[in-house]
Amino acid sequence: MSTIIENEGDCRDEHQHVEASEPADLLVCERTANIFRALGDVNRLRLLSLLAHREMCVTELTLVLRDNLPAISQRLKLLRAERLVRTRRQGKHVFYRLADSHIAELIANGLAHGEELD
Amino acid sequence: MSTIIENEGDCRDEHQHVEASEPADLLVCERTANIFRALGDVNRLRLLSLLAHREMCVTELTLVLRDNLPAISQRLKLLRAERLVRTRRQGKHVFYRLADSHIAELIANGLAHGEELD
DNA sequence: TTAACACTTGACCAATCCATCAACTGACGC
DNA sequence: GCGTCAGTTGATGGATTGGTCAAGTGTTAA
Repeated sequence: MSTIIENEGDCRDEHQHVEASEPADLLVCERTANIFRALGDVNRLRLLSLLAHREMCVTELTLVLRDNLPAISQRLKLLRAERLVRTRRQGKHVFYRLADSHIAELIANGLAHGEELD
Repeated sequence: MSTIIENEGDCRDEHQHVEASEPADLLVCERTANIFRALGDVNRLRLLSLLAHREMCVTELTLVLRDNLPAISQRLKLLRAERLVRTRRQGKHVFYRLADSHIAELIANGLAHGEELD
């Protein structure tokens, strides 16, 4: 008999004590997954990493990212729908910024982890 | 003339100074986006939130999540490919745990943000 | 060596995502 | 009013994803 107890019968027997899984967590997971999904696209993340530095208008973003305006706008639309960014209109321009400091942290943490790989 | 200087001409004139965009960041963004994408699915995130507490084998995960084994295994396969989880075989069982503390933090931060919404 | 348990894998299909483009709105100057 | 710049929106279509299932591998006990 080894130190590792590995006996007969279905392994389910050992896991009978299925603790009444927290039902609230499901909602939290859904909302959190939605946020992560929004962050899980290179082009959207590049947008956000720029906005992490400072507020920028759409035209400026298209110049820095060298992409066309409707494409950028569609991505921003999704980020807005997920409440990751906020907007402010100033004359003809619409300025975008990160929604709050939590989002900024999340992005910073993610990028920090992405920097130290392989 | 208002306090907001909004004059004639293309707005690109004001953004000529397109700072030589950091090329390294693109790679970082790609890798980071991949991580976020892996986190951006409810079922996968539920798996990870369980593994954040403790190491668990696949059968135990299927019991807690009340899902079929191949489905869980497929999700774990993807998480393994993205290096978010590590495995350890013990007899017939394969135990999964989060890859490192960075991942654990990222998940914790995300869930914390998901908890405080609306 | 056979059987049973604990997974993993490949393949197929439905759903979902993302880029593109044309058409639209909104603000300003003339 | 009209035109122009700045940006948004809806629709379309191709690519990617995620669930499901049958068949596979690995380990252990008998």
